[in-house]
Amino acid sequence: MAATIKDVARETGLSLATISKYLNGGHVLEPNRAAIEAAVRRLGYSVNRVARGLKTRRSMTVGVLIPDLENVFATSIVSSLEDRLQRSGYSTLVCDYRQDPVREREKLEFLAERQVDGLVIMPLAGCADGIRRLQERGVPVVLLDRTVAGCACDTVLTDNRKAAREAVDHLLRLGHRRIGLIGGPAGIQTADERLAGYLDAHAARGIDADPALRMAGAYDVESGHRHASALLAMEPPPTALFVVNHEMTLGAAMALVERQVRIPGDMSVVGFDHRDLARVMTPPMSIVLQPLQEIGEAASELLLDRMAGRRTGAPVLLRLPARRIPGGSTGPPQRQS
Amino acid sequence: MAATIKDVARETGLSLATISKYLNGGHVLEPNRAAIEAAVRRLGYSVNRVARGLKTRRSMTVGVLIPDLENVFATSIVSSLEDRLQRSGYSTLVCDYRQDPVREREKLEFLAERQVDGLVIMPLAGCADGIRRLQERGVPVVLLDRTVAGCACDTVLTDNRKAAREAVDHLLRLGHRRIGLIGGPAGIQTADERLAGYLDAHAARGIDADPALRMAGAYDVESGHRHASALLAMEPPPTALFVVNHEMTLGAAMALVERQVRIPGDMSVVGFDHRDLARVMTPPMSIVLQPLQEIGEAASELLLDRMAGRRTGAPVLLRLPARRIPGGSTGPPQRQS
DNA sequence: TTGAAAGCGCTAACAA
DNA sequence: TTGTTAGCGCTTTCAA
Repeated sequence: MAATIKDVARETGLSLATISKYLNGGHVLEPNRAAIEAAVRRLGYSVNRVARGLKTRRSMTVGVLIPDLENVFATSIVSSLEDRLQRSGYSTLVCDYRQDPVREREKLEFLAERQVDGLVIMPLAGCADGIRRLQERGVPVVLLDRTVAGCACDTVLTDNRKAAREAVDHLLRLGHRRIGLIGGPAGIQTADERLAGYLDAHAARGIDADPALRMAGAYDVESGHRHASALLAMEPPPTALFVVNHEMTLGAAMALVERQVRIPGDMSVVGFDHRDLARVMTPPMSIVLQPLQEIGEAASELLLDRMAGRRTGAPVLLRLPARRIPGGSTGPPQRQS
Repeated sequence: MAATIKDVARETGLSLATISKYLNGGHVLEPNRAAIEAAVRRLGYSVNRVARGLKTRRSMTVGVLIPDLENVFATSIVSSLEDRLQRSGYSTLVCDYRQDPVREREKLEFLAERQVDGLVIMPLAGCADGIRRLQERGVPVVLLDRTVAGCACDTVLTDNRKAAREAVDHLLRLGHRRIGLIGGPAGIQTADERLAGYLDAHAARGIDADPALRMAGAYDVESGHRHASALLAMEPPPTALFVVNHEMTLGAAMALVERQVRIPGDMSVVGFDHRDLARVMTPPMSIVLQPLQEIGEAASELLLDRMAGRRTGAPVLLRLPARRIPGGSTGPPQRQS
């Protein structure tokens, strides 16, 4: 159906090799150039990358595997990845695995069969084997957001512990002493690190953190809402809240709204990732923003370097700093101070 | 580097054809089966889909092109698409074009070069040529969310006009007579349709819609916030609000929160798409939900039918009904009734 | 600068 | 059931 390089050869009377060479930036005599251009246009020829990839053994494609296409955190990074990779001529093959380890393995296999030249993955678990198989084939792999036990890969993530420590320290500095934590599921690396940061901040100031104020959420809107409600119902309630991901921050914000809690008048809140909330609430809620764009860029650079053979040797681990947009935080309400 | 079917042939002493046949579900003698399995395992062989695609002239890949990877509306549909397509053995090649017509064209060309067997696109504009070129090659195309002038493709979208009409009629039935509209940009099909539905509802009841209550937003959080604020500041303010997309609904909700407007006590609100807000506010805000999953499924079915040649003939246009989750809407505040 | 020819990994007649 | 062979569209020596 579609025109091939053969058709162009026939139309122009030139050989396959000449057409191919010209198409790949080689030089041909001016009249030939014109003839090729004309034939390409007339035939509506466009290169078949599948065939090219078979021959060159490079697909010029990078596989990108994320937990969920509906996860803005993930897709924002993908967006930045794609941007950078495209500038170097690579395309991205984006897959999600719906938080499902079985699917994760399947997709990994699929990407391998598609002959990706590199892989960027935000891993769940149990994909160590699949990753190693790719690496054995010489396909460089970059991990995002989390590490994988038993996998020696370049890794790019947010310095979660430091981000959490600074966020909580900010609240402590304002005078808060009862800071509710809406954390993530125990055992999940990002959640553990953010919890550690919360504890670090308290420890650094010699303040006892009341364990009753620490909630382990499920990283979804509902648990943010539920745990915030529970914290608000405590007697006495905390004077501040630290919420550690995008979805739970929205949930918590809504719980506060329902109860007509004024931020930061009645309660200071530091959320996570939800830039929209920061933009929209007045005074703005303080939000820790992970460096999504930078993560994508760093991962791309690492991968491009590895694919080009410019970088060899031991895997690197990049912990990028988060930043916090200030919000209108104040100290605890008068009755507390 | 990676093992090929040749290696398996050598290891087993069988021919390429036998291996290939077995790998594609053919029958071989039991001892041969065992030998192949063993060799595959030992070599870590996995099929090279690039090569297979070249031979079969089918990539078993569907291109998916959306305006933005960070657009939850789009990625939710993609998620459902992928789910369905995968069950039929197809993989999806997801691209976004960042709301950029140039990029849109480039990605379309890219997908064509990748030999996709079908395309699902949420189009922006000016892609009619690219789409036609694919169709000429025999690649079926399904449009999402919007139609494209000059393109005869199957199309799946929400019945926006009806959804808007019903949402607004609901408010009118409750007794509201001044209903603020936070609409989308004029000229954008979905925005125009939703505006038309708003007007329909008024017309059907013979009620004059005050043009001052109609705002044209930019489909982003900020404009939802700004226009909601402006409407609230009017004298007299509307008693109800209809907001027509995901981002603006969040913006409007936040504006209401800031001003301590109680929903639906002081103001009834019907939003759009933002399921999270519905789940999280109490009483829940009424939200029009587009049938994301159904859109994805319908688009997949159409595409699969076309790709399999099971469906031929004129393109179909599917307008799927939205549904509205109720919220706690009431009539206008007492002073108004 | 151009062309002939081989071959990337795989599948699909066709023959045995 | 198995094997032989040709060739998908392209790139890339190597020779002309």
